[in-house]
Amino acid sequence: MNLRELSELLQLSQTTVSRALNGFPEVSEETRSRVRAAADMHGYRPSAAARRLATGQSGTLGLVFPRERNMLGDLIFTEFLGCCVEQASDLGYDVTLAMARGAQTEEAVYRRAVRSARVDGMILSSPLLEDPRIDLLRSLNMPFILHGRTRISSPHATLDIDNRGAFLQATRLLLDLGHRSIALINGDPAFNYAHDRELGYRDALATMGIAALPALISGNMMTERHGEDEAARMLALPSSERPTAFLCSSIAQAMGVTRAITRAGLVIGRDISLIAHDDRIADLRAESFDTPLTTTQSSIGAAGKRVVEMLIHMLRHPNEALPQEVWPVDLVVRASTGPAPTV
Amino acid sequence: MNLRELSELLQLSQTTVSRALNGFPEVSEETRSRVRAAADMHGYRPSAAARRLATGQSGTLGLVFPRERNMLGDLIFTEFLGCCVEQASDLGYDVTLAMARGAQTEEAVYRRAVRSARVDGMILSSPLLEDPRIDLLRSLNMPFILHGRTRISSPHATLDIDNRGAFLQATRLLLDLGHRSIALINGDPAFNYAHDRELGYRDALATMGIAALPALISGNMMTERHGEDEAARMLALPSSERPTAFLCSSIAQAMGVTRAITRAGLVIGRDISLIAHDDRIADLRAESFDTPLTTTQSSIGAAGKRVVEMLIHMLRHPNEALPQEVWPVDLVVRASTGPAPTV
DNA sequence: AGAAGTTTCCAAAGCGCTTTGGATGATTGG
DNA sequence: CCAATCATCCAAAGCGCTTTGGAAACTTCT
Repeated sequence: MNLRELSELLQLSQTTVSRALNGFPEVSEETRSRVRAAADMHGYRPSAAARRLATGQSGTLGLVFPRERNMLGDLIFTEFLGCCVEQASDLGYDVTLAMARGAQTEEAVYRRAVRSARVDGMILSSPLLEDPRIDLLRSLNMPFILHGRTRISSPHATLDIDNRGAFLQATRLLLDLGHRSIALINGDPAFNYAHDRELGYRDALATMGIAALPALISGNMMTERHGEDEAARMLALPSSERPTAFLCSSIAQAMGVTRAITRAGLVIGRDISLIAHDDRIADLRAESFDTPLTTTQSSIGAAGKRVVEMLIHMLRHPNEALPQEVWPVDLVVRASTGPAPTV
Repeated sequence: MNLRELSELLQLSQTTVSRALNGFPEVSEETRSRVRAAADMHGYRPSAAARRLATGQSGTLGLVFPRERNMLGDLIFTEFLGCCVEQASDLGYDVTLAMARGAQTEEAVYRRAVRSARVDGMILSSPLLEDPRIDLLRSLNMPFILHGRTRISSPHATLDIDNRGAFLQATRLLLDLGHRSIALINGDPAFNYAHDRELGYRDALATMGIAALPALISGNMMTERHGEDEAARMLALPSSERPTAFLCSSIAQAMGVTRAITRAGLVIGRDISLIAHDDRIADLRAESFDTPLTTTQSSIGAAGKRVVEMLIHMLRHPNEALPQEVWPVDLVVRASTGPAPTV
């Protein structure tokens, strides 16, 4: 059942049927509902291919799969991706994946995606401090939105959370509780988000005149393993340097840190305080830890959805200014933070 | 630069140019190379939308994102997905993702994907024992290929590895080494692959007249955590039931099991033997364990690529019989297996 | 040399939608 | 009552490719 057949059936022109279905104003409500009913009745689905050809829009968003980029963090990426796909589908868009791997440079992948012109816009995630992709896509004239920020000043659409503010707040909470030796278990500092978090952490320490000790800062993969190993190492430091509190960049890391702390015979919330950033991933709940975790929380899924919304809005309103959003991050205090133990 | 412009430039018809570029035989080699050169020169890229409309093929494969399905196993899924995308792209296809989540039943997602007709074929992964998706897609007339098998007899294309044979072999190796108490740390037995592996394990035990003890069989998520916890539990059993060997369904689980064994003060390859199934994921190498792991190995990435090849072949040759492949699995003996300790 | 193939190329008809530029009545204002 | 304005609707022209059904030129065969 195609448009022509449907319009013949209704004794209307294709124009009118098309407009009725697409919500144009120049068709009477009566006709519109008649058309809608018939379309439903006969299970009419407009051909995506035909529409694409006619409009020049592909109805597809592209996303480059960052396999080399943050391999083991990808539970978080997966959540982000899933929500992007979900939202895109709700708005009538498809999401296609591209892959950067091996011999192919990431740049080549982007170039190819653009040239084949099968996507209307692209979603970038996990930006590096000076991410080359954004100038690349700008020069290729491909609309895109970045999840995260970079140090690059050329204008581009972004959605990011206030990582710096979040870790500033979290660190300050620990300082207010009397902690003076605070460890940071971070993600790879090549990524902008990790860099921002470290800045927030340092900001807070600086206001108290406390030096940030390299031995208490770790930036690596966002895995439980890494959290556990680093925490164990730090807890083995001489007591003068040993941290009384940990700040983690992910719940996975916090799980590892929790184990290290417990194994050291210490009690979370009493001997050692712990705050983690919580991306709100379904099966990794900060509140269901044995000692519920104090967190800086921000749903990465919500960000995925919003990023798609913003990108589609950009595609539909190409002349508006490029949107930029920064979300504040909530600090949720639970049982894993307490006053610093007195010596 | 479109086909018409290019053909005018070459003083040829669109027909000829199109055929030259698409490798049809009814165009002379001389003309063909002239056309190719001009196309390259002017950076001509055929419009995907136009081609789709003209051919009725979308040039796109669909893959449903199994978020609820095997959440934490998804390092493996990610590898599979990545290789599918890579191969599809090499063959000129796109891969679009759909999502099943929350209110939407998985069935609704498949129905919608089919109705919107934006994909030529679909890739299914991680099948359950009696997976309803395959009869669904058959009834909807959507070509698809299944990575894995099911107990369902209706004909469909599949690529699977010989999970049963692999675990039969692995278990037999342990038996030959004198082990009599062998633990199985498996994936969720709702999945067919896990079920098959357990069958292989039981087959081997049965040939030696050994009963499979429920306490030594665990089926759950494919995480390091699960591996560690289960191994620790089993190692704490009274010595009459305590396993002298472990069989794991993934390298991640084996990492956890390794930790539990080491923590128990035991030495892998001497006190306890360990075999894991290795999906050959880049950053998770069985050979770089402290004690290199004996494995049943089969690259899941290679399977992803092959699945895409097979599906595309099916699309191009719709009348051929549905392909079914079962790959044998290699047993690679390394240092983690040794003779059972004498009491 | 004429008939019968072969090669090589082409004109034109779609594929199913969107969108431009009217046309047709119905309604309103002076 | 006629002109001007609206509200509806339509015919037809693309969008850029593939593919059908020939036509023309060139070989080969007898």
